[in-house]
Amino acid sequence: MKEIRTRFAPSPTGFMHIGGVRTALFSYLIAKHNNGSFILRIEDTDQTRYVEGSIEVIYNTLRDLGLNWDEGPDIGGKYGPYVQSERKNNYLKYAQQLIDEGQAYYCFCNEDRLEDLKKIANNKKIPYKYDGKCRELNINEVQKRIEEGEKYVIRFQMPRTGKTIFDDKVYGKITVHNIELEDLIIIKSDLMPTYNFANIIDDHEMDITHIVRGNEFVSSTPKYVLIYQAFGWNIPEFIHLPVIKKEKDSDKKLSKRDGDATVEILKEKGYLNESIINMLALTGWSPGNEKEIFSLNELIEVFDISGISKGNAIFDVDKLNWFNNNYIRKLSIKELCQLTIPYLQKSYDLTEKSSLWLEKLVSIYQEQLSYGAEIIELTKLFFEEELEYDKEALDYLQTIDTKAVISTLKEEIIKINDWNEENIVKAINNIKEKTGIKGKPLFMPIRICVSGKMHGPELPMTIFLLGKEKLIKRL
RNA sequence: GGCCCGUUGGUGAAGCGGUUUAACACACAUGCCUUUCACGCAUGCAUUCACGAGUUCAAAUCUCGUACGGGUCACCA
Repeated sequence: MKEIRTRFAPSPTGFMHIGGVRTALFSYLIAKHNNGSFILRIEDTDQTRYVEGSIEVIYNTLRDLGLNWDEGPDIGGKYGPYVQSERKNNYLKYAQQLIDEGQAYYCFCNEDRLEDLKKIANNKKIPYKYDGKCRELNINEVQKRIEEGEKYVIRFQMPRTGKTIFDDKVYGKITVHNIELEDLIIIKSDLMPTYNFANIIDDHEMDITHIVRGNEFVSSTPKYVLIYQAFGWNIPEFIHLPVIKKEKDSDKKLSKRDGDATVEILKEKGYLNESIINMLALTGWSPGNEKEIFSLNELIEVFDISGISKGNAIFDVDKLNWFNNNYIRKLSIKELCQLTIPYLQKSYDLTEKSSLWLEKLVSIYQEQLSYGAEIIELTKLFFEEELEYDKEALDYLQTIDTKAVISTLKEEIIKINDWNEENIVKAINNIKEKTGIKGKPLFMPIRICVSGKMHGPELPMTIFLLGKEKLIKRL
């Protein structure tokens, strides 16, 4: 059987949107599930949109997530080069072939004329389509105008009758009437190929067997098919993925920048690679059973195209948090520290804190932590001089008499010489004996004094971590 | 507007003509556990699959229409 080859073909125009990464993931999964190859190709035919450094972003993002490519610009491969601008001459050759065969033609219509056509179409309220004026030009005239240095593009000649059908692996049979299709430009006036054309050529030359991409390409796929046919090439399988939409609720947006979720933002917030992969795999795809936690390797094993859904999906941050919490809980102390301590460093002065102290601090929150940056808010009470008291805590204090507990606590705390958790527990027990108060009325005043809140991690540990001096101050 | 596609609870979704009174997970609610929170556990949460009609003994599942949503109609990718 023929080797399955898929590709991820991003443009270096900025950051990696969540949807793009999901496309890469699925593409990777389809290849790997079938023991095939996953190829990375950079599509930079539009030089005006190139963003400095974005190729590195692509590399880093993919590598971080474990989506390693078998062939690509940096590691090469037998189908290279893997950057489209370096394949420029290739495309011209193929375009020339189509012209020779009468399946493509030079077009000299300038932008003004095209503008006019669009305006007219607009006024008549009919869809704009290039009228094919330059189809009729004879060879001599074309020759002459090229020699005179007139600018031109090369257009593919679409059939004007019949229909084109292709079988999408997700959406099924899709039929389009050829008359709807425009004579699309395959070579631009700067002699660079258009995205569509370069795509087709490269996919063919690189032996790509399965084209995985967002469903915004469904409408243009018939044009692809026609070009494949014009060359007499095998038509690859098409797998169009449903789009991941933005969060509707503005509060839940992943980014302040207009809700565009990028992997960078997720990483900045301290989401683990495993969770991002796991989450992405499950938006727009289902294994068909109840399993939800998947490692990349497990995904490779079970991934199947038939599990891809047709409807668009919304990226649910709550669910991501759940996944992430799941993975955070499996972290070793060391890994947990690596994840969280950088956030503390950024927000607080850690110079006097020992690493053991930090380790303990962070580990009391391991069970509930949803993402790395959350640690900042969670541990606030250990760093701030002025405690903020929650309203519910204040209200609670009104309902009981706290004087005895607090004053005894102070006495007991001062008495402790060897500051450790054990002695703190003893101190609390002493308060219980001396005042005769127990349960909630005992612990709550202490907790509120210590943290300003009614909820929090285990009390003795909290007190221990807070430190004797700071505690006495608070009392 | 033309063309293409989609629509199962707040979210991701299972379901592919008949033991489905529509899985499961997130979120939410309540209870248990806990000094509290979190974790964990238990329970609840769509009498119904956008709506209408048709096919059928039988439809969330097939067909058609309507509504809503998305995509596309560039010398952008």
